[in-house]
Amino acid sequence: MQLLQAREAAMAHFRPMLREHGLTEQQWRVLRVLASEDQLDTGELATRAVLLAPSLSRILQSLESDGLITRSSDKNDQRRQYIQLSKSGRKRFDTIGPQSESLYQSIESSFGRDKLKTLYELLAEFTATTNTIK
Amino acid sequence: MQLLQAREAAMAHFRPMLREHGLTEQQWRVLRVLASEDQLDTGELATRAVLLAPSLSRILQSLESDGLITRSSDKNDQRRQYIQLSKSGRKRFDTIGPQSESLYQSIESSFGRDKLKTLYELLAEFTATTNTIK
DNA sequence: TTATTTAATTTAACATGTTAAATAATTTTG
DNA sequence: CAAAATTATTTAACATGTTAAATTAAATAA
Repeated sequence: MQLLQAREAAMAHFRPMLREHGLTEQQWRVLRVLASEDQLDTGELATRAVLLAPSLSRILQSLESDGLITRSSDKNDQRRQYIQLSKSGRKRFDTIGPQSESLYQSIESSFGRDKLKTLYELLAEFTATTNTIK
Repeated sequence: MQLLQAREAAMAHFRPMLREHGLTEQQWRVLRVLASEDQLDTGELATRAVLLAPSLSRILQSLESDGLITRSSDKNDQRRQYIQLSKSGRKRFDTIGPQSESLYQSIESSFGRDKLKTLYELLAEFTATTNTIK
């Protein structure tokens, strides 16, 4: 599957850097989503970080024990909980963010900004179409 | 990552069918590659099925214990081994193959043959470019 | 030739992916 | 309102992803 190879090619650039900071790619996705939202229930967080609930559950446990996130429960619905970045989590994000951006830029400039944009649009359309089949 | 979502959207259609046949998507990738080659050493097999050596090693163990593949060692290099589909493995492939094709066709016809072709080309180019950075 | 280095696979350890089942809280029904 | 159905999250079990280390065989150097 071309999708798999493309993703692997991209992530190969990011994983070593994340590893230096003690994060997996999935943990990083979670921090990145939280950094742009302040408050998110786990359902939304799972959707945006493209993670299944069981995976997210485990990841939140590890992020919490590392002190990168905090939880607070919804007063109207005790089942729901909200997740937010801790100060330490924010600091970690601020450190890694620029390095991640830099790697992204190097890919973008090699492949071409326009082509990358086209690729993104096609992928988004593919996902939307495929998700509505059957 | 758009790549992740696109892949997830696609695989969601295949996984249930594969599951009915008792295979994971990775095991299916291995069978598919073997079906088109007859003889492959594990290095080549890993590359073509987009799997890391440790994953492939475990997958081959399970496929072997299910009787779907057989192994034979290289006479010139005792480290190398060749993998091939067993009769049972061929039969399994012949059963699943058409169903997989059918699902693929439904995606292709929904998304559009031409656009899908364009997407593949862009992905291949993206992978090639990204793999040669740094 | 033997010690060293390189190469192919596997094992180990831990994180995540996937599905099913369990928990717990909320909403809907009768 | 109480039982049943639904929803959010976690736990369980097993397969795979990822990195490092261990094994074993082959190639190379001294």
